[in-house]
Amino acid sequence: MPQKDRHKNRQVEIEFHAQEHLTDLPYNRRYSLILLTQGSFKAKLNNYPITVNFPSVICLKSGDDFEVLNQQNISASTFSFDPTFLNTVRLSQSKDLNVPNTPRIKEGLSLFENDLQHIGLIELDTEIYSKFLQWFFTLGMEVSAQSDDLWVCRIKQYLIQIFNLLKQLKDDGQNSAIDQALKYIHINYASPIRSEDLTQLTHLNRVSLNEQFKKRLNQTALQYLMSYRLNIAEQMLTHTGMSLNDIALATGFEYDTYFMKQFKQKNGISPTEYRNLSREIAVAQ
DNA sequence: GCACTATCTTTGGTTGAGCC
DNA sequence: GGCTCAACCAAAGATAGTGC
Repeated sequence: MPQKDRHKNRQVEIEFHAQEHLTDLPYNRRYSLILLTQGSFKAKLNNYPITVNFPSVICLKSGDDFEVLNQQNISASTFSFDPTFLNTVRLSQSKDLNVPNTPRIKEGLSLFENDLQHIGLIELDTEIYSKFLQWFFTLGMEVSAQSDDLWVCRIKQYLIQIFNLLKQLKDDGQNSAIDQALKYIHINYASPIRSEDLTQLTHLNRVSLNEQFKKRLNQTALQYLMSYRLNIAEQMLTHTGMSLNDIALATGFEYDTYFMKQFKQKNGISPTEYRNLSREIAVAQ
């Protein structure tokens, strides 16, 4: 059942299941993120046999052919949403239910496209699992508590973070020093990260670390961190109504002033101008 | 209170020399 | 060739202040 937003008198097309039994998946007209928190199971997804072991995330959408064949001591949580939930509508259009070309959270739906390269299953390691556990716990709390009128905003913020990390996990897969550093950045970008943290992690000195980063990404480690943070911030500006200070804090900037300075340097416009423009452009297309 | 600018301090990037 | 170290300078980070 969709959530009734008690602050804005509207239906929000999302659900959170703390105890997922896997029997009714996929849910009708829903995309679902399933976090396996215990056990393992074998299943068929669109006729493709998969083995899912804790800890993993499964991305399922309405229309997928999903059948659990056998399971052992499983425990899972699910966050489900109608794909239109990823759309962001300007306030002036919020009463128009059929607004075409609204901006949509970038990495969202591509995770649910199943093909030979990607079967909707993303395995986690223990470090990343603890991050997902924290996000899912918070999603569940936000859905049930609706503590203020920004609760939908915050859910979109967590979805942006979850989608970006899942996309990185889907694309990565090696375990070189740079891969370790990238993984560290993708998990911890919301906290302060210093060059020293990455050199200790990779056992490289500053010069070697940056040389290897430049070979692979054409950026130094901290330049990559900055562009990753600003990329997440851009999505939050477009898809949430969070204040600049909240976005700055959520993306690892200790000061909103520094965030704005970096943002303007990268994009040539202020965050507020970007927020307005990105929504206008998408609607005009 | 929020968004933004100016300025000062600290940290990181680059480069050349040298070691293994 | 791959790495470390040291020095210099630019960029990032922190703080104070302004305007709305």
